[in-house]
Amino acid sequence: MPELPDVEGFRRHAAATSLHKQIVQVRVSEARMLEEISPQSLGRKLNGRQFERTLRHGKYLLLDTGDGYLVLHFGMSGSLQMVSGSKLPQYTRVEFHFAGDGCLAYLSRRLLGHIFLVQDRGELVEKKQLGPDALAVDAERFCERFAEKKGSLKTALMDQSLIAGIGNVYSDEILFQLPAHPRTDVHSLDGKDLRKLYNTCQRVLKTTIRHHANPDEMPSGYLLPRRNTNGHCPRCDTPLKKIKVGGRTAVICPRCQRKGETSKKSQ
DNA sequence: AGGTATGTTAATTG
DNA sequence: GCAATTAACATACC
Repeated sequence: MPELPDVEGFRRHAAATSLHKQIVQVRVSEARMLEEISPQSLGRKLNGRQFERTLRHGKYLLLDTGDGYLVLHFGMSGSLQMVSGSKLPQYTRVEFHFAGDGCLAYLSRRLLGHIFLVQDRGELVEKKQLGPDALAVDAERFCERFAEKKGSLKTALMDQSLIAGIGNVYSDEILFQLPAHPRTDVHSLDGKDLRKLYNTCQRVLKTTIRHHANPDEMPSGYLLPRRNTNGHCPRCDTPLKKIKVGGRTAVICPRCQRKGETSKKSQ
């Protein structure tokens, strides 16, 4: 489930397991995962080097190679796993083997992610047209950017060029916590609403990261664990409802998130 | 068996 | 010309 909190988990995993080890082999079993680089060139680039630190921008993970960054994107079904020994997890597509033992495995069930190289973060931001990272952005810039945006609030939250990192699942959680209807017109929000939106984004992202982006570990007031189960609202027990917003499925509590109401109503 | 799935992007439509 | 919608990508699951 690779949105910002998931990718942050991958980043921490990589930082804890894969730094300062000499890369001795890169195995690419699915060249389709590589963007604008061949398996051979990637191997030449990385062999003998080591990952020196990790960064994250939105849903992208960057591994510093000492000369530019390896960038990983996880699509809808990707993940990252340090493995030792020879048994690789299912859907392993690219392996970064380290001297001694161990390899960092990039998995992707549906092959929708990408791996590529950039010289710096700015190049990534430019290449993929990304807004500021949703966790790193400050309140002022966040509100400025949303104030110029039109359309539905859910679509805006998921717009990577506005703010990078939030996708379908976490936008639902943020809207539920606000609470606001996903089709709320961004234009209808005043400065106070935007400030509250910012605070809610920060709180939801930080909280879900703390709980390892794992729905089973999340606080009882969260929508996310009930999102797939035809569950009931954790606040009022009304059955949750699916609606289409901007082509994506949004899950809402039809009672707590009524259209036309903004967050100011409920305290 | 058809519809849907956590994402991005190119193509199409308005 | 731009923003909004749709299709495509590829695979698994209900």
